[in-house]
Amino acid sequence: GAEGGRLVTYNRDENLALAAQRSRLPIFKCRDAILFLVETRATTVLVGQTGCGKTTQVPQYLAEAGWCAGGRMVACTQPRRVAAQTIAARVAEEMGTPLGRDVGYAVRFESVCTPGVTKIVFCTDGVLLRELMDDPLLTKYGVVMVDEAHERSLASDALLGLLKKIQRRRPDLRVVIASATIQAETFAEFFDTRDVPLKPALGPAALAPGARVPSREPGIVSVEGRAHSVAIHYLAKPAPEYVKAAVATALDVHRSEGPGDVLVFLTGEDEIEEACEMLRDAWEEETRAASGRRMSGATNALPGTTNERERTRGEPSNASPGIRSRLVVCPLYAGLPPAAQTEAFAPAPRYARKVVVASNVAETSVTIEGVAYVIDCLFAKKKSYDASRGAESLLVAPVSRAAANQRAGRAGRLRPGKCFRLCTELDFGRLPEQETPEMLRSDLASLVLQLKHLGIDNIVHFEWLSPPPAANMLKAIELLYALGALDDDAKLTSPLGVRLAELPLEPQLGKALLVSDDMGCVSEMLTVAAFTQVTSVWQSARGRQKALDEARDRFAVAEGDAVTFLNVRAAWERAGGVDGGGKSRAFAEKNMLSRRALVRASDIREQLSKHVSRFGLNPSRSIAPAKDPDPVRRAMASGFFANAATLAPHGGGADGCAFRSVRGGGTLYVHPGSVLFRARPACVVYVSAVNTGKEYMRDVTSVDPEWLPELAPHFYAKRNKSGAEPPPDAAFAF
DNA sequence: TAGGGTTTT
Repeated sequence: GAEGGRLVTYNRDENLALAAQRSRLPIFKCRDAILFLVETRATTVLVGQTGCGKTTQVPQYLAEAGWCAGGRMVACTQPRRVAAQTIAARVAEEMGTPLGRDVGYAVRFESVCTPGVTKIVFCTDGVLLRELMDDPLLTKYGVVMVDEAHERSLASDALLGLLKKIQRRRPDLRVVIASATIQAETFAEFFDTRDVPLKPALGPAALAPGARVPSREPGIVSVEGRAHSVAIHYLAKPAPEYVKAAVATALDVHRSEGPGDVLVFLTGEDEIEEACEMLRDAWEEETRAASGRRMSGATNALPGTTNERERTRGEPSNASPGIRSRLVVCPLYAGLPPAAQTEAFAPAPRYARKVVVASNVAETSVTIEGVAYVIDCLFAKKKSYDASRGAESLLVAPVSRAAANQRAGRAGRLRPGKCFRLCTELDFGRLPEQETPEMLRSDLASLVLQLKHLGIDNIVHFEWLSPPPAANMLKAIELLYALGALDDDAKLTSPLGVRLAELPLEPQLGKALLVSDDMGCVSEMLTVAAFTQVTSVWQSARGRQKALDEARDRFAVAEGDAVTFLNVRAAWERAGGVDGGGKSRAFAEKNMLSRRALVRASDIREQLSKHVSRFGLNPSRSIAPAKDPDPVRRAMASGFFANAATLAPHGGGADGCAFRSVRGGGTLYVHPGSVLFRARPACVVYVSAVNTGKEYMRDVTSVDPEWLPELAPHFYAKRNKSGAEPPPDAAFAF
């Protein structure tokens, strides 16, 4: 039929079962309270514990109560695309309709909705933020529910600020914010606009005659969850080496605790793989030693950590398991090849216990069934942003108590569980209560551009949930001015600024793509832009550095990573590309390339291609980079002129190939993953700099230093005479 | 000489 040929059979019993399940969810008792608040208040804050059913039920309640009248929809935003897709599928099933008809979803590259028919749409917060550019008052929606708002992602914080603005023009719009307890007051206070006058309603957003103006004092509903209790255990004294402590604790759990899988939180690939090896080796040795002792009649005296640990709650008496069960050890992190990830999700074989050693992916992004024990090192790699250097850092830091509680909750999904925190209870109390919102530790250039596009010229007076540091804001505006996206009055330029705002790319990369029209290499820059958007097209180097270096050298050119990407894509396309089946799969494997990354890069390239076509550029316009790589290099320099570095005098010294940042004078190094790692180009531009111990430049292109003042005269010519010259004062009059 | 936590448009 119209819905992709899927035949839907009405199954009365099945629907009865679903209806019964729905009414048994904890949130069902709050149905009327929620609907009353949404009816009478502009904003409702919903505090819903894990498993209460808020995400699947509330949109249905709203649709049932008539919030989709007049062809409007209920939107429910999610921070992650998989969540939007799977929740939509679940709700469609509950409503007995095919996915994409009454219930749909919208994520990047994929919208499964039927315009005019779909009532409930689950989308990523990023998609809804983008949608504002076409429909600044979100007129398609009667209610917007922002789910997981406590995570404080950049997109959801921005969305909440904008929704507050929209509410002043749309008294008919309702906002529901679903959040964890500790953040509820923050949201309720932010949306309390009792003293703020409404603005005149615009066009179709006007309130229907006779409709009631809602109170602008937010309502709060709290719904108990269905998670099981998790007993928390702390160390009696600090453990300085948390990887070792985590391994010892996991073995201890395996030796002495009842059934249930173990989830260990560590910070990154290296730690995770190291811990997995230690676990496998230790358990193998212990099993061997135990069988030896049994032969000689020795007691079961194994090195343990039990005595070092303070038991904070009544401990069930676990008879030591008589059978030494098998231990299945699985690493889990986002960069792991998909096949290996599947193992971590597969149930453990009978009589075996599974230990999943995971990064932060397991905190919110994925759920592993069967976990009853969590071991938490209480650290994570965290991103921060230093505006003065225009660089990001990715360093290990302690997590917040809120994050630790989220991690602990992973042990209580099926039955009461236990969480072992690898710190003392006193030290735990000293951790920050919550994570720093992403808004406060991000490069804001792209967001400022989007806000300008929405007509928000006075960025400083924008009502931020957490106002970002002034230095970060200034840096973003300075960059946008230098790129020509903002004029002397800090207004968005047209067409350049408008186009940069519409492109789903960082503005520097967007600029490089747009100027490629002048250089005649649009097709090439589409490829380069797409390739820089994926984590890495190369497979993880771990344990196979030599093979990876050799593979990369087959494509590498002296001009750097951008031109190398063109070689990779050309070869991948010759092998069949996305639709190449086994041939392109074999190509990727042979050349240590990640098929997943290549496919995603192709999707991004296609999307960017549509955007530039709309701007009137010819996406097929191409040069022959093998004959002349300079147009691509010049395009990169036109976008990334602010990210330039020159080889330091004696740059090839003991600490590697040092470069001096043209902007701040700081020392930079070429990332070992770059094809220019061993090269010594006099001058380079880079797409990003990340400090992971040293400051590394990623996606590096060698450029002629003469090009920089030529391609960015306003940025360079003045700067050379008088050092760091800021843009005219007018640019700061935002 | 030596390395990428996690999302998303």
